Amino acid sequence: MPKLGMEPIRRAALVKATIDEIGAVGNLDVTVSNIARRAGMSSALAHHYFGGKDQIFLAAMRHTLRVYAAEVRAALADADGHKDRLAAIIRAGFTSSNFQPEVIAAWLNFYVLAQTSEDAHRLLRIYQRRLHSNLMHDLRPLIGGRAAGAALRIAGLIDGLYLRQGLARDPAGQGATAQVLALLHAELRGGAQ
Amino acid sequence: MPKLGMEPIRRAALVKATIDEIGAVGNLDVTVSNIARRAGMSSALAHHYFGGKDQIFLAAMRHTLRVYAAEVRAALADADGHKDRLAAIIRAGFTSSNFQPEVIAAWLNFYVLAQTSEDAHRLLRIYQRRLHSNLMHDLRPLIGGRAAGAALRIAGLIDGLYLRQGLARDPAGQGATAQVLALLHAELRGGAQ
DNA sequence: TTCTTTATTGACTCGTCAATCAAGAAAAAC
DNA sequence: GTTTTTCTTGATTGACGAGTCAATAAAGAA
Repeated sequence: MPKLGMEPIRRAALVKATIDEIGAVGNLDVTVSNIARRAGMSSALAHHYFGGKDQIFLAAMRHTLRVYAAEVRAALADADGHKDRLAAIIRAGFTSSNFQPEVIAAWLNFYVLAQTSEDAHRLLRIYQRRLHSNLMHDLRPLIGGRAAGAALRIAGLIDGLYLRQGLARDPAGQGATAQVLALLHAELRGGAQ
Repeated sequence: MPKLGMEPIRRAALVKATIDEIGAVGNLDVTVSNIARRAGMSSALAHHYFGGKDQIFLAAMRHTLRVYAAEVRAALADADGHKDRLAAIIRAGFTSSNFQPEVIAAWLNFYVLAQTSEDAHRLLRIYQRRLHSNLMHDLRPLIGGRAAGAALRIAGLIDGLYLRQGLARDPAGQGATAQVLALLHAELRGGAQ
């Protein structure tokens, strides 16, 4: 009983199923059949709507980035003043939703994919540039010329500590946030020149 | 004409071929046949000496870590004083040899592997602990109680900036080293508390 | 010399998976 | 009511890959 307008529903279901499946398997060795089964349809339909495996992966990556961007936006909406906004950006990277196993798996595998897929690399650059520009926007008024270096270090520390915490067997633990916030305060105090 | 004592030679050739092949392909979707061909032997021989694909990967990971550890040791041998030694540890992580495409690919894929393979996870922990303990050894005499946090931040920044620089299309660029050194100086000056 | 150990491979098995296709079924258009 | 469009799948194809095995060959031991 084919309802019309199924395309967006099917695509969304496939994207979610892809991320879940990558999270369950841990790498990109996931089959279109398993993704499709998880999304409640045949593998032929997945091919019909996405054309191929690569495009399914890219759609999943776009979705992951979109979710993260939305979280940052929401956190910024509740923040007041440059310093508060910077702290909000940092905290948004370490919320528990970012540490769901399937989200961690998605990020790690997208890093791998970015080595060989131009599209994946482009998407990752968008994330990096957005983070950098968000940081700069509030760092510049506070520390002027030292903002550029500080933004590089803060962004790098966010990525590095996310990587470490994501790979730790311990599911919880918000020590990473505190470390990045400590760096932020040092930068604001003029620590690194 | 089978010479005796081929095992260590074959194993070393396979490990090197594995890293090269992962670098060429960009991910762990490499076939035992291709690795073996690159190493100049049949795939059956690779299975004979390693037992299976997983063990070949682990051997490659061990080798990558061993090379890195040797570089750090060599850099430390030429360094004098706590401050100099800390700088040497940081620089060792960003030498050009660490940015060979096959080395970058190895690291990224080992991160992915560490999610699901207990052995890979264990090896990664060894790397992390060694780095942390190296940093602590020279930080503690300099800044005492603040060493623990500083070591976390420096190690995190090394990982994060390596990730970023490794994924950048630009092959050269040693800006990352400077950023970590800047953080080091800030920590020594008592910037982050 | 005969036996055992080490080295080596081609051929084969068994499984998996991406992608295609023809065909069916329901809604909408005409 | 017929045609067209959208949705859907089972079955199939074609390819590839991990791991096994029997067989060959040389070196050393007995």
